[in-house]
Amino acid sequence: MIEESIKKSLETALNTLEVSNQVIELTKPQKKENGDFATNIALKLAKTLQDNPLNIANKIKENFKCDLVTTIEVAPPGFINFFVKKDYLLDNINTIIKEGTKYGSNTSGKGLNYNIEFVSANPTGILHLGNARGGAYGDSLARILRFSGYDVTEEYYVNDAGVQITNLGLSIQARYLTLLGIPTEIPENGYHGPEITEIAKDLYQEHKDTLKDQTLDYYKELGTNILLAKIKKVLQDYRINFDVYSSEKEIVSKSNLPKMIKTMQDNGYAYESDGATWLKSSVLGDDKDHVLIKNDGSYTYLVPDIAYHIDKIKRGYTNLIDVLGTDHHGYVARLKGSLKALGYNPDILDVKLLQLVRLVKDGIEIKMSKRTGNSVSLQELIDEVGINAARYFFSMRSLDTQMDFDLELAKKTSNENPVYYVSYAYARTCTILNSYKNIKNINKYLYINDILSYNVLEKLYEFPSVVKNAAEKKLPHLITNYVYDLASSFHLLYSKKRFITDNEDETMENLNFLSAIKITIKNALDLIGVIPPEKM
RNA sequence: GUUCACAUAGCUCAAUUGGAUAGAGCACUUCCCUCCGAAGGAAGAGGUUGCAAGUUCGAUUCUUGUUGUGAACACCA
Repeated sequence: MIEESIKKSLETALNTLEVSNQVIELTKPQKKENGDFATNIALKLAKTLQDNPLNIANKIKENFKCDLVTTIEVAPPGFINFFVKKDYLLDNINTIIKEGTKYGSNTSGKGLNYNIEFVSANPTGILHLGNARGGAYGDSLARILRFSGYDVTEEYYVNDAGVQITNLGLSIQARYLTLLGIPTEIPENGYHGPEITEIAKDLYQEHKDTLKDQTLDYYKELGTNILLAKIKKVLQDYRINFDVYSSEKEIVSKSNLPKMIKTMQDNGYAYESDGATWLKSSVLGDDKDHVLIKNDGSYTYLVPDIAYHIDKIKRGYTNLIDVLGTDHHGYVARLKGSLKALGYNPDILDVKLLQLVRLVKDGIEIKMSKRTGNSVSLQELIDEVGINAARYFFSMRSLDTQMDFDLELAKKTSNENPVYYVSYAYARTCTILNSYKNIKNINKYLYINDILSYNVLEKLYEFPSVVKNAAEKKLPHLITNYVYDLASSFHLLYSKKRFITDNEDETMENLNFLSAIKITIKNALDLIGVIPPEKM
């Protein structure tokens, strides 16, 4: 790695200034005239050395020796810019081809062990747009972390116990009985979605009136199973495959909840008052205390949720990530507080909050689905714009923007639509490559030496560090931005350069170059769950 | 009222987490197909980064205040 060489040489130069153990930042300047790489180390040292940054930079320059660097410049206010030989960019073509689907992967996360919990929608209905965004984020993050060497489990927490499931059972039962001519009301907090009616209809079709006297538990379990199966199916279509589905019911039955609460009391973070047991969350970073055991003896939702997080820790995960809607933000302090109350470090839990999504068509927000009258579902979105566009669009924005999902844009087949733009770049590489059967390996690249090619090569070279950065910052949209830039630099090159020439050797070099571009685009898109077509 | 987010070009969003002249796409004004896919490319114009202080060599980024927007504030989950 060329960066390593420069950094090492810098360290040597710094030793002569009698400073050591400095963290050296080597960045790629935005402007070409500021070199291929640059460091701000002189600016950082100004204070400790009590000297003018420019003086320091010049001293470093004098003592700097590295064969790969052709020119070294000092620029005000104290940057040191390095211009290097371009060989490393050309050599990288063969590295990319050799590594193939692994190009861009790195080992920065080795030994780190993450559990990412996301979507986790109650099995009382179908997935909506918020789940779609959270799902895209969670899954892309998992892919990026894995590509960076982390050990990752993708997990879905199924709330298959509690009041909401009872209401689901009652709702299905009511719809079914009504079909039998026994008018039955859906409970106050019941579910009215068309999918509930559908389940009842199917029951009637298959069993006629023979289920009339079934218990509520029957409907609860039946509804949970059917809806969970539907959710799993959509998620699979959406290219999310969870490693683990955790059941609330199971967690509750295998956890010792009274003991857990006792521990909190022993630690001084829980107390009894008004016949209820409270979590002293006000001293744990929350704005007020919250009830754990109601005065009728039953648990609030918080207790199984805490038990679930403890369960994850006990399963050996050292880092927990929860992806939640911003409407759950109040929950974060309670959950972290309860981890502390049980003697765990709350920092092992990192909660990612995602802002709401607005669906927009022709500049106007769509609030309701025309078909169902309810909020638009993930399935409908996929049907409308396709899986690639859905995954790409959600991965385009950082989580903290209240994003607009532009339906018309996602469907457009022009450069206005980033999914098409990137896919088109990929298809262009395929078209040329597919017309050649035998592409020879190149040892030394001799013909590629124009600025536009170097721009593309630099983007290709950047990819592994982009992946690493996206993993560390947990920001999948950095990948999306990257692949767009790469596509853009390639489109520009494509419009100026002919890849197939009269010179056989030159053509072979270009074809290897194209392979490298193709591989990199594909690998990047894979990280956000997009599969580009070879032909469009 | 309290808490948590967010505020960047007319619109939708970036900005290597404190770096050099804040960047893309759309829309607007021009231009480029005899040629591997024009589903593409080039040029122009567009900004007091909501506002005001502070921290320092340097702030869109960090602190505080302020305005606006969204969300949450049950012995519901």
